[in-house]
Amino acid sequence: MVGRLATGAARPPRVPGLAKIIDPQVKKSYGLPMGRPKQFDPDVAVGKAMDVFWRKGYAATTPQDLVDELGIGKGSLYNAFGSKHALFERALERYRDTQSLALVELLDQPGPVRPLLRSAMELLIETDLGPSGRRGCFAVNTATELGGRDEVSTGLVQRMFERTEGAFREAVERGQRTGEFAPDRDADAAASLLLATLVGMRVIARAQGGRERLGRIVDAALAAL
Amino acid sequence: MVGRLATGAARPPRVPGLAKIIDPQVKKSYGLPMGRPKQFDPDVAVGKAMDVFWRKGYAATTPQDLVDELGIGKGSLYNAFGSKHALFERALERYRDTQSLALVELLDQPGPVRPLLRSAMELLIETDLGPSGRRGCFAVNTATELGGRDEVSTGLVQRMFERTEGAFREAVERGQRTGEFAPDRDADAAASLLLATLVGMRVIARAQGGRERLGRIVDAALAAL
DNA sequence: CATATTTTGTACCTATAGGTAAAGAAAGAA
DNA sequence: TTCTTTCTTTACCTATAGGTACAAAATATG
Repeated sequence: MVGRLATGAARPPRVPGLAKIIDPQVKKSYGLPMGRPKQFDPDVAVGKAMDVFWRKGYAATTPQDLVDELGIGKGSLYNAFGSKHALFERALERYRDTQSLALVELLDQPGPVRPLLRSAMELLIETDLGPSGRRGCFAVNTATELGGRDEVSTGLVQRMFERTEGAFREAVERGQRTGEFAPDRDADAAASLLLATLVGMRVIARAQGGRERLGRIVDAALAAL
Repeated sequence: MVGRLATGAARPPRVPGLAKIIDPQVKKSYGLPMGRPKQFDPDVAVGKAMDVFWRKGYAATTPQDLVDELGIGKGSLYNAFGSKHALFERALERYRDTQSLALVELLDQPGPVRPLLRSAMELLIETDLGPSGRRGCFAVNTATELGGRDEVSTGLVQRMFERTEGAFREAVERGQRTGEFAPDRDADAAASLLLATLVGMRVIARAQGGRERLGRIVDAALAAL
């Protein structure tokens, strides 16, 4: 028994399921035993999951939907993501880091503010009505489906709303400094109004989908500034 | 055989399931045989169903939820309403005929328009955040859950939105006639903006539920008129 | 009272939700 | 080549969704 310990460099004790804790890439750099590599790209899979949840919502999306759309087996799905809810969180974070971020970055660009706001809202109209179908805004859809009933999702949506509102506020303040907007306007109030208008517009886009009405909202929102 | 036909007033042929076609009250007035009366009030039941669907959405509401909240057996439930979806339609129609109608009627009242708009929006904030919990607007929730995926529900929501927008437009035009608003403003555009703002505000109410932010939206929306 | 009809309660049904278990495949390390 | 690990596949599991079927109860009429 003791002899086993003495025969050269003993292997470290086995810890099954280590991949859940230590990233495989990190393990590799330490020369620890590797496992079978994934046959799919988890980042791509999360993107596809985002599309499904965005279109159908959380409750209406079934494991079978995910298996079909991600193109992987159910075992791989649950091995990689743990649960439907965990995958939903990943999908919502992906939305935040792509779609929601893109809006904020667009609003942060220099130059005249009014055309910037117009192009931002028109971009979103096209996104909502685009070739992927009338799906609206994933954050808005999640707010109305899970708001107040799912802490994690609600928190993610709240922070997206706040960041967007902040970007609007900064844009308005920029416009005030350059003389584009009246300097006595309350930038906070204007930003809250812009956020509410944008959110409402995206709900209406999902319900009605008519470009003429949506365009009128954009015109009126900009005229109100 | 022929004798049967001759013996006095023959009963009409039996048609089981007649109650689905002919209202029991009408049958009664014709002296036709009655069945066992309902032990519950269907109107009350639809009201309770509205509350459940409003809070949880369509997909997340189960038959068991309905049985629990309506306080009737599953047999009675399906006998009276046919299917979950049919009951959902009844619930949405009830919302239209109570909540949505109340808003339109409020907006139709005479008098100064600006305080009317303010009290309307503040009423909705209280409804959304009220003692029944942070449930937002049933029509908005349905728009984002089923918009474009359920023809009947989407149509109901569209018509509610259009009726509300129309009430806003008439209020604005009234304000223009009395000199409260500039007569050169586009009343259609103003109404579309008010609708979008209101809808967005109710989404934010469901996601965040803070009265200060919602109040700021109301202030800014009225200041923009 | 028997009859016709409807509601109700209970039992039952099929399909699927949302996973879990276990065996074999695929990789690097020793 | 064997060992260790992770991934994949297939099979399996329990609970419930969303109803349906049927017998018994409740009503009105003849």
